[in-house]
This record gives sequence, structure tokens and C-alpha cells, in this order.
Amino acid sequence: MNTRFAVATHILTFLQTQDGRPATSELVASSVSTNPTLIRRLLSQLAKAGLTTSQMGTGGGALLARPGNRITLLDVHRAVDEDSTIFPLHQEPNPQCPVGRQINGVLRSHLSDVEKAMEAELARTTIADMAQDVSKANLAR
Amino acid sequence: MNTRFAVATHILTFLQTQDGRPATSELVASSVSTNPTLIRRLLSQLAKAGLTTSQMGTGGGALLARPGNRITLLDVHRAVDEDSTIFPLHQEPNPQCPVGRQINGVLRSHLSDVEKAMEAELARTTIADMAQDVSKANLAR
DNA sequence: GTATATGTGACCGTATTAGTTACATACTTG
DNA sequence: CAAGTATGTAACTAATACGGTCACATATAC
Repeated sequence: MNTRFAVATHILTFLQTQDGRPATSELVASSVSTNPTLIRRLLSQLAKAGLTTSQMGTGGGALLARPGNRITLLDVHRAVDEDSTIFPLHQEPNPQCPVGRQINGVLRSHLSDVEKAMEAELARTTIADMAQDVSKANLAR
Repeated sequence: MNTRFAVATHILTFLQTQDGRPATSELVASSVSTNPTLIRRLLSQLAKAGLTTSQMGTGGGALLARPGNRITLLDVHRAVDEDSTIFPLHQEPNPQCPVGRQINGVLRSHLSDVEKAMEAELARTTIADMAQDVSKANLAR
């Protein structure tokens, strides 16, 4: 797996704390400790998923497309990990073998339940929750 | 993620259907459609986790170390995906930034819940279940 | 002793990943 | 309109991970 989910969540949480002020990719990149281009690429994906909007030009930058309490970690996962399955199947087991012939179908059905459980849990946390947790953690020290 | 979990589950399900007869890595490899070495490496990991045993020499091969109804997909996951997290964090966000400073701790705590949900679901399916599902699927056609 | 089978180190080609450079496009401000 | 600023994206790179393969030492059965 890659760290795109973690970075994307970081970005959105950051935008939430900006409270309506557009954040440039450079500003966000400095919080994440990475390259502005990488941030822009992720922001582009998040925008396509309808989670953020961006304004070009002076004073521009990225904004949450809707309130943080209506963006869940599941939304982030779907936006950013679109076509990467958690537990990929292996391809083309031996169709001559009774096990090889059926294993992927059986496995897929069980893994689909696993994914559902995971998604339900992801959906329980919003970007607003994240921002609040971060702010609490900052007060605690 | 990689396909080790899928292949390992395939191996164990295959062993379950062998019903006590040792299976050589070559036999298993032919069911999975891959290389015996790859199977042996996975079997080695499964053996270390206490899920299988192996016998060298003529008539040897791999066996389940305990009944298939006492081996869950969670056991398999733990045995083969040991040190690969589903959602890795990104390293060293900016400690000068209020968000960067806390994001990984907050994220880790939520992701830990996600992982727990996933593991609970994985634990609900045993290798015996898998073998039975496979055999049912074979009858159905 | 011979045949068989595991266990593991070493290696290879490919794909993925994070990171970077470069630049066309779009918007704001004066 | 001109200058400055910021996004969006293509192209490239180095590092890593992955599946697959070969080779061979080790252990077991007959």
C-alpha cells in the first residue's frame, strides 16, 4: 500500500483548520514535508471526487468543497485508493484443480465482507473529527 | 498490497481438501499456477506461524498443523502480512506545524480501529469454511 | 546410497512509489 | 493589457517491492 491516503487525510485536515482561507500547494506541502507537485496531484484527485475545489492565481489555493463534518475517511479512501484493492487475488489459479477453480470466487466473497467492515469503520470518522482531535492533542501538551 | 494472503489462503484450503495426505510444494504450485519455490517460501512462513508442518523426503510435503476449523483468515493474514500495514502513515510531517505535529498520532488511533474491524471480520472465516465453500461451488455447476 | 522433498540464498525483470523538473494554463491585481 | 501568482499535468528519476526463477545445502524414506 502507499501513503496517499495518509497524505490526503493530512491535506484535508489542514484545509479544515484553515477555516475558509485558500491554502496554496506550497503551504500544504510544508506541513506535510513534501513537494508541492505531489500535493497538487493529490488535490487534483480530491477535486475530481468532489471533496475540494481550487482557485488559480494570486490569493488562490485549495478549499474544502463542503463542510469537514460531511467528509469522511471513507470518502478520502475512495477518492485516493480508487483502484487498489486491500487484498488482491492471485490471477489464474489452475482451472483443472477443484480448489484452483473456485478459490478466487469464494475468497472474493469473504474479502468483500472484510472490505465492507473496513469501510463502515472508515465512514465513522470525519475530517472535522480529525481537526478536532489534532487540536485537542495540541492542547494536551 | 501483495497477493501473498490470497496465495496462502489457497495453499491452506488446498491442504484442507487433502485430508491428512502431505502435499508437495510442486502439487500445491500446480493448483496455484505458480512456482514451487514460491509455495515453499510461503509454507515456511505459515510453518513459523504454527499453521502448517512439513516433512522432508519421499512421501513428504505439507500438512495443516491443526484442524482447518481452528485456522482463521486472520491467522493467515497475521502469518504472511506480518509487517505490512494496510494504510501506512507518511513519515516526518512538519513538527513546526500544528497539524503536521499531531496528524500521525491521530490518524494512527483511528486506523487502529479500522484494522480491528477488519481483523474481526477476517476471524469469522476458517479454512474449513473455505474448503466447504469451494466444494459447494463445485457441486453447483 | 539413491531418490525425493524441503528450506533458503541469490538473482532478475517489471511495476509501483515518492519525489522532482518543467511548462502550459488560468486567474488576480494594478 | 501586463506582470505576477498559482494550479494542473506530462515527463523523468531513484528506490523499493513484487512475483518469479535457479541453485544448492539439508533432511528424510526406502
